[in-house]
Amino acid sequence: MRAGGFDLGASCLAEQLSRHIRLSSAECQALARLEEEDRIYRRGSVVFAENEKPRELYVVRSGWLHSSVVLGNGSRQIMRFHLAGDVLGLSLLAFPLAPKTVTAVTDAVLRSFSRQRLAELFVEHPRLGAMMLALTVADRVALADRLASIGRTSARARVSSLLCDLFTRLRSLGLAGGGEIPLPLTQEEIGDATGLTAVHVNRMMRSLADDGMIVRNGHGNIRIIDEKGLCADAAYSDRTLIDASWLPEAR
Amino acid sequence: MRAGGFDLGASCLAEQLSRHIRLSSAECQALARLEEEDRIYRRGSVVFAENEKPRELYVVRSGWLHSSVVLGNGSRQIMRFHLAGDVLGLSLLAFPLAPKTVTAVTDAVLRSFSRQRLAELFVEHPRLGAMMLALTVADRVALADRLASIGRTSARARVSSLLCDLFTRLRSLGLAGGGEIPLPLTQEEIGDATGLTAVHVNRMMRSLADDGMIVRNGHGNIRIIDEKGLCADAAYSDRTLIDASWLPEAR
DNA sequence: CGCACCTTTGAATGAGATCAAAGATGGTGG
DNA sequence: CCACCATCTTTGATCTCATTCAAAGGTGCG
Repeated sequence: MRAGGFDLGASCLAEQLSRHIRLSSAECQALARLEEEDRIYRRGSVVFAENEKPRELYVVRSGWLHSSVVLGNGSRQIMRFHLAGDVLGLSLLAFPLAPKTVTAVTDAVLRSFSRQRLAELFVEHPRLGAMMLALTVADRVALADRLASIGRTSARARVSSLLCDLFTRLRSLGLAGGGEIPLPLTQEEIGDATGLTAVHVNRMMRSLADDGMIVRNGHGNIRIIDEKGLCADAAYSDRTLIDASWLPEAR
Repeated sequence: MRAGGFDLGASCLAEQLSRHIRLSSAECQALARLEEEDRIYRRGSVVFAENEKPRELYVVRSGWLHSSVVLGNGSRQIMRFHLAGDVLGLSLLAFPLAPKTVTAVTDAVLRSFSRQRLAELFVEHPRLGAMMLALTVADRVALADRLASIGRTSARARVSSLLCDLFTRLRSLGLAGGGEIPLPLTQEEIGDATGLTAVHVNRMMRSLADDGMIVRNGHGNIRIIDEKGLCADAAYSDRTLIDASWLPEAR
């Protein structure tokens, strides 16, 4: 993949941003300099834990992760599943201690970068700083969607909503061949993300399958049959397209 | 209020940011130029509605507002209550259509500013751009806290959590004299914010009052008696302090 | 004063949780 | 290659927290 004559593969952040804006070559170079090294995390391992002091931020290169908190009563809330291109650890930009734990759901590869380099990026490439803000805003809107889903919809709609979200995001990454997506999540994880118990998630998945909305092949994949119906059921809004028309000029 | 020899009163954004960082005089001036005019909204009136095309962003000067969505089944989820200093309409930086409705809970005064001026701010004062990102991140973390509260805690803990959040924020604004705070919300609004029915909110408030955690005076005010207990009950974390140590140099 | 809206309380109902136990599945080491 | 064990899925029965429905007080505004 190329833009402005530079190899986007050199920078995952560049790859992610160029999904929304056309990067100048100076910007590509700056993004490549920003990034440091690849880190590999095994399935189940923790990238950083709640109340730890993370030292760096990350971009997901491959794999699935999630961020979660564990409450006093022992139950866990998963805030979000993270896929390729997502930025992790942004909370480090506002708080010294991580408010949540980031865990690898599957084996995953992350690219690290530092707060300080990001600060330099804001100075040298204002447009990229503004774009980081736009992406964070989009993330916040997605979180608000989840809040509405969990706060005000039925168990079935909550599961539908999560499936729609993952399906849409995977498709935009080119990972949803013909309605079939990987779903490397346990029902317990789906429950922790939707505020339900694993048992009830099971019943809702069954109900969706019985109604012909999805097909489960039992190997960590599902096929979305009735996307329209699923989205309508879940009151799902696609938030993958970002309006970058207001950004300042590229340098 | 003064910083760097310039009147902070001229800019609400400057007032808000100077709660976390020391602004240079050039930054104060830039923030003052950014802002446009005051808008007054009557109690109950809508600042912008879901799926509208808002033309500007706002900073809250005074009053309470909330942002909410209405779902297909007619129920409403309130995402957040907005107080003095909060920025509204950031979603305009990522999406052309507003994902939520912003409504004035009490009479309120807002100061407007445009996306384009904000873009200029990123170019001229990178540190302020970075600070906008930090504030947005903090906002997102607060939203994640709400998600955990609604997804994984009891009705009573959800109400406690909301009260802790409002109490802490009002106190940091100097609006919580001796544990007493204004609470200009109907129980229906509290329910829509916590994912409960108004009837059940009533019971939970009563339960909190019976246990001596709060005292209700019935005139839109409550007194927090046992802040420690309330926060512990709710697993509440204070997110008002922001770590701005990573920001680039001021100009 | 009267009306609209909000709060409060009770009783019945229901969605989802909890408890329990039987299948599936898959990874590991022999 | 197979046996074993841990983990995950599935299903049933029961329980509970919050909702729903209903109706009686309050409160404040025009």
